Order: sequence, then structure tokens, then C-alpha cells
Amino acid sequence: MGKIKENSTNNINKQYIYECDLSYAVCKIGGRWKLFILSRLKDDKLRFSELKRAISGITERMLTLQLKELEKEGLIKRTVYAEVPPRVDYELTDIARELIPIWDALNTWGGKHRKFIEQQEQSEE
Amino acid sequence: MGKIKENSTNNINKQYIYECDLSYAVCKIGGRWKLFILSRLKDDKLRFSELKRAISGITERMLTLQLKELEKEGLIKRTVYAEVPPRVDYELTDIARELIPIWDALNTWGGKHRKFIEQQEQSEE
DNA sequence: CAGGATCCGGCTTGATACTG
DNA sequence: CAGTATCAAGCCGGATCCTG
Repeated sequence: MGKIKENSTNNINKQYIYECDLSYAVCKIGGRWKLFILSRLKDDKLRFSELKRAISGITERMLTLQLKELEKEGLIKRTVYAEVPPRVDYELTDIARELIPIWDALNTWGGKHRKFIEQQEQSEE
Repeated sequence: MGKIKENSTNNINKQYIYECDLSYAVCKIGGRWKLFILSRLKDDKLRFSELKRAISGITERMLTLQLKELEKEGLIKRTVYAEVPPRVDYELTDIARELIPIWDALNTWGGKHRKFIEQQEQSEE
């Protein structure tokens, strides 16, 4: 049982009581944009601007913040090339890759749940 | 791609762009207390007061709100008994039960990631 | 190109008191 | 017992402007 006080873009991250590894895990990947970012990096190594374009609606600020957190948490690897203009790219780490089957499963569940709810709403009318 | 405007205790729920079922799923189970509640109900059918005691730190208000959302989303079933004093209990629905293997996997991953990070921090010092 | 810094509103959460 | 109502505060995320 511990409290996390570091700055974070994720409200779930703060003052969260880690009684179990489950909530700990959700802290790491929960949040407004993290799953988007991670799933975009599933197959490719992408640059900052590519990520920005790939994730519609995200601001540079948010992308920066979330990337920084993900890096600190060991989920992505940031590579800076000594070039002009500057070039940075991001890729998943091994431990992040282990999450892929999980979010695939969540994805499947999400689709199923969605259909289920839609049917239910129709039959109510 | 749709936006959700309903009231919710979960900021992730609002104005969320559902491009994929993955983020949709995270909306449903993400949030400050939802996973705690769900995991407490994994094996037992619990009453309001039991849940409150089981989840340290949660206020009645938050418990009420999150339970209401979970019910609306079809993840828990609420049963009211016509007794005095009143009695209500909560249990997982079938579709929520399908999430169990997923959060078990997340739990495992969380533990692994945690150890990994701790080792990393130690070796840095 | 890849960010950093700052300001700010709105939502989420919490504390507390009250009720059928 | 199982909530509801109200008030207050803290945090996230967005907009905008700036830099190496």
C-alpha cells in the first residue's frame, strides 16, 4: 500500500493505493492517450511527428508528456539521432510487448461488449 | 469514431474517441475504483457495506457512483431485497466475468513490471 | 523537427452532513 | 443499511506561445 506522488498526466497514477499489481498495471497503461500511443507502436518504430499525425486529436504537449512517462516507466525506448534537423524515434520495449496479447484480448472483449450493449438498447425501445 | 457525452465519474469516458474497441474497453473498466470493485466481486456477491469495507479509502459517494456506472454498462447486477433494514447486493454479470482472465494477465504483468522497475532503479544507484 | 513553458477551465474526486 | 445532496478542491488536459 503506497502512494504515488510524482507528476503524471494520469489521475489514476496519483495517490493511488497499490494494493494489488492489477491496479498498478492499470496505472501504467491507463490514461487519456497511453494505449493509443502504445498500440500505434505495436508494429512500427515511429518519430514524434509521425505519432502526432497517427493519433488524431492529440496535442504536442500531451504527446510529449505521455511519451516521457511511458519512457520513464520502461514501456518505450526513445532514440535520438545526432542529425539536423533533429530526429527522435520511439519503439516498444520488451516488457511492453508482453502487453500486446492483453490488449488484443481487451480489444476483442470491447467489441463484444459493445455489440451486447447495442443489442440491449435496441430491445429496450 | 464517436464522442461520449454522458455523465461519468471517469474522465476517460468523456469525449473519448472510440476509434478502436480497445480504448472503448479501457473506458469501461478504467477509472479510479472500477477495477477494485470488479475484482472484489470476482468470487463473491457482496453488499454495499461489505464493498465499502473491502475497498479501503473509498467514500460512499464514489462507491455509489461507480457501482451505478458499472450497472449501467452491464458489468454488475444489482439486487434489491424487500427487507428492513434494506439490503442490496452486487455481483458480476457474465460479460464482466469474461474479463477475469484479462485482469489476471494484467495482474501478472503488473507484478513482473514492478520487479523489473525496482531492479532497474537499484542498479542505477 | 521535437519539444518546453505557462495559463486556465472543467471534470473528477473528496469531505461532510443528511435521509428513507 | 444504503444511499443522496451539497460544497470545495485538486488534477488533467487543452490552447497558445516559445526554443535549440
